[in-house]
Amino acid sequence: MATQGKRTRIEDIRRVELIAAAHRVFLEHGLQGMTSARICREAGMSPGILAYYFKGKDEVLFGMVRYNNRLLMEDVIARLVAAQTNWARLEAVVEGNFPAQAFTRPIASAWISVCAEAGVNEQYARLQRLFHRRLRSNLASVFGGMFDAARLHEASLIIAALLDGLWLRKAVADDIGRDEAIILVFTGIRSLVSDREEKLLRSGREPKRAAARRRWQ
Amino acid sequence: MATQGKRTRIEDIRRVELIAAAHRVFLEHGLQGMTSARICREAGMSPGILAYYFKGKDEVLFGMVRYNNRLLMEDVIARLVAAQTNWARLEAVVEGNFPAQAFTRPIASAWISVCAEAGVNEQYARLQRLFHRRLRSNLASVFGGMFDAARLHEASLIIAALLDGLWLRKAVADDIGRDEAIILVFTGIRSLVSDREEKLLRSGREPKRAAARRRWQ
DNA sequence: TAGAATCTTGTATGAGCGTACAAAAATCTT
DNA sequence: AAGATTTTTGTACGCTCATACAAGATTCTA
Repeated sequence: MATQGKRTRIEDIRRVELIAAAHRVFLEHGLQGMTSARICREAGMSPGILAYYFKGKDEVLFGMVRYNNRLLMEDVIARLVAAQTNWARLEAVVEGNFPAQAFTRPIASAWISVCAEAGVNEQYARLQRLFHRRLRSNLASVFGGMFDAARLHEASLIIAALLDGLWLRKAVADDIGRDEAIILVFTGIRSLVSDREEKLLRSGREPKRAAARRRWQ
Repeated sequence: MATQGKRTRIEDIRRVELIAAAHRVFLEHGLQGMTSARICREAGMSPGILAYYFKGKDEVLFGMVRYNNRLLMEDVIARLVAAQTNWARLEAVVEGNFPAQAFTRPIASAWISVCAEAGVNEQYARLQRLFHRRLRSNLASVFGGMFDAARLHEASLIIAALLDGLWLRKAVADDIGRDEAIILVFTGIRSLVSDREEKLLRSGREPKRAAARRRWQ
């Protein structure tokens, strides 16, 4: 009881190491290939160590997904903070959904396997819904002053579907590069907004809402 | 050798029965839950029967995916044949991608799990690419006379991504119905084509290409 | 109907996996 | 430094599943 401080530190270190290792294994081998033994080997530890620091594999899994989402989000937040116009914020959100070195087939495939699991496991589904809500909130902060609720809803769903669909395509066919994907999304977005609206978004004269930045960090 | 005729018939019957059973199990339990034992039980046969009629589980799996794709395609083809205008053909293609009773969470989830597998297994990837090429070909037959190659490519990718993304969304969040999904796709499509082009598509005065119908049945 | 070919059953085998655990090693406490 | 506590290791158990196979049931043939 008195040694709680030290104990917690080591425990947290190991947990983070193992989750990071799990993340690397996940990106390389997918959800299927993410076996306990492989995670421990990747972390340079003994096979039984997982059971000591985690209640079960699920805990590692959820930790890993949270870890992954946090990495993605940090990137988006950094870009959002730097953005001056709503259009720049839009670019931040879209490009943040295609991390520079991460738009590869194995990673796309891994990500899709999480979505497949979410269809069955309600815990995963919650994490994914959280992710969707963030995207939606970010888009709302860009389009908020311009679209009414219905059109915002519609546009958010379409853009989100476009992003997800391109990741899925990457996993299945791998016939598309990161830059091309981003261009396609913006082709879609530009066709959804009028020229006048696009001009307004680029002007930077909209009230800058800090909501997207504040809420999720 | 002399009894080849009879033997082949029974064998084909059982194979079809088993593949249909596999399909039902797949739709209900996903790729993970599609176990040999469950397939046989669903078909009302003994657990060992799979090994008699198939080399391995993979053969059943590929057969099942082909079976599923054929079902989907037949629906699209029937609608394509009945269509009189290019716009009607477009509706056939889009609505064919959201079969009436099939846009449900478990089915979406099952379909996504196949895509996840395709990211790892090259055989699945081929089947999915075939599927994408069909969609692309169908869209080409609609937009062919109107778009140049580059714009056709772009539009096909965007529409395909939109379709896939909505299925993925269905699997993960299940916050969208079939009619809503179709409306969203058409909102996307209408924003991609000009009013003048939409009018042209609806007019039915384009040359009707039989290619899409002929090639895939 | 007897025998042969085909089909079906039920079970056994072995691999891969998550998890539990006893023992060993390392670290901390006094 | 000796003992207590925490951390790590390696292994073993139990489970699920695909696959193989021997034995039984059915259908065909002559």
